[in-house]
Amino acid sequence: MAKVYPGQNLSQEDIIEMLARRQIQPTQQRIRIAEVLFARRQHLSADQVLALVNDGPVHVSKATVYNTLGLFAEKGLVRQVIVDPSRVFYDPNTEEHHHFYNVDTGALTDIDADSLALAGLPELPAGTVSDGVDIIIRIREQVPGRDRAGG
Amino acid sequence: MAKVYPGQNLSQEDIIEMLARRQIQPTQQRIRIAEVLFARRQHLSADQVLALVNDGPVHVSKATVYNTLGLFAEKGLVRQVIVDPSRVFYDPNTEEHHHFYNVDTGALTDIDADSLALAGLPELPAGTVSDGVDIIIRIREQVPGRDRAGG
DNA sequence: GTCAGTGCAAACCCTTTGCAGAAAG
DNA sequence: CTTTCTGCAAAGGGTTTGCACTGAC
Repeated sequence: MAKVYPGQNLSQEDIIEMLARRQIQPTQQRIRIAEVLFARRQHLSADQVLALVNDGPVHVSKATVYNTLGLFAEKGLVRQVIVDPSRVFYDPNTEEHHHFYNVDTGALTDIDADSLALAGLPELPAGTVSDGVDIIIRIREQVPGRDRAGG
Repeated sequence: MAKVYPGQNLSQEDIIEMLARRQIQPTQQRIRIAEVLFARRQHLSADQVLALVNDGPVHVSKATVYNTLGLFAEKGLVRQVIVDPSRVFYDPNTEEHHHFYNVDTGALTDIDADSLALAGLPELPAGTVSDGVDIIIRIREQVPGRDRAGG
């Protein structure tokens, strides 16, 4: 059986199968939201998903977008990326990787796990287990003159 | 009479000097907020700062707490820690270090920079400069049985 | 006296919730 | 037909803002 990986050109059937594999009932709205996320392989906020989804023929309400993104995250279909206090991004790439976050533009970019390794994990606090490691490299636009002293 | 908090060791004069060094006018409220932050050396949310500050003799309004924390962050006196979409934490430790974030309890703990280094930074996107690296190790409570399959 | 800082409450924005109607199986 | 999902709008919670008063120098 051909396994379906996020990022491929996905048919509607692929998406239904992807949802089914995660025990998610494939409604029209959920299929549409998954399409938007996996077709673009981008980091999208709920608001952006809402806009993109309603660019198409299927109408989806704000509540359903939030509920669905939460469900997808819970089921491990997407990953929440928390870099900005004002909104959550949803990342269709669930493989291990990290992020650049441009604080000026809000752009979020993947960093391949291979090009950024940790020099050993510290001992976890007693009675806890790891739930994932997030590495965020905050970047800003290089403005001529802003690097120099003064201001 | 001012309450004495556990771990408090900075005199009011120390704090005034610390503020002056960052070009921050030392008002009563700012001194009080700095006291709360630096006496405990904990990660506190704005809401927690508000509660702790008003536990003492100086009254500080919510707006002033938010304004002051924002000012402190801007002036480099504290650092914002973004690990939870619902609130920002303020970290009085501005030395290079990283964090454990307990997703079950909300507890935020420092990781010494020495015990967790990156094996080389990847190339930054063109036209950008680094603005800092955040490493967050998400942890959860080790619940007997939850580690094994069949949850 | 002047200017910056503070306080109050309302505004804001993202997100969640309650419940009736609609869709899925 | 029963259960689950969706949509609407209002509620919720952290954060910001406008403006008059207060405090710092």
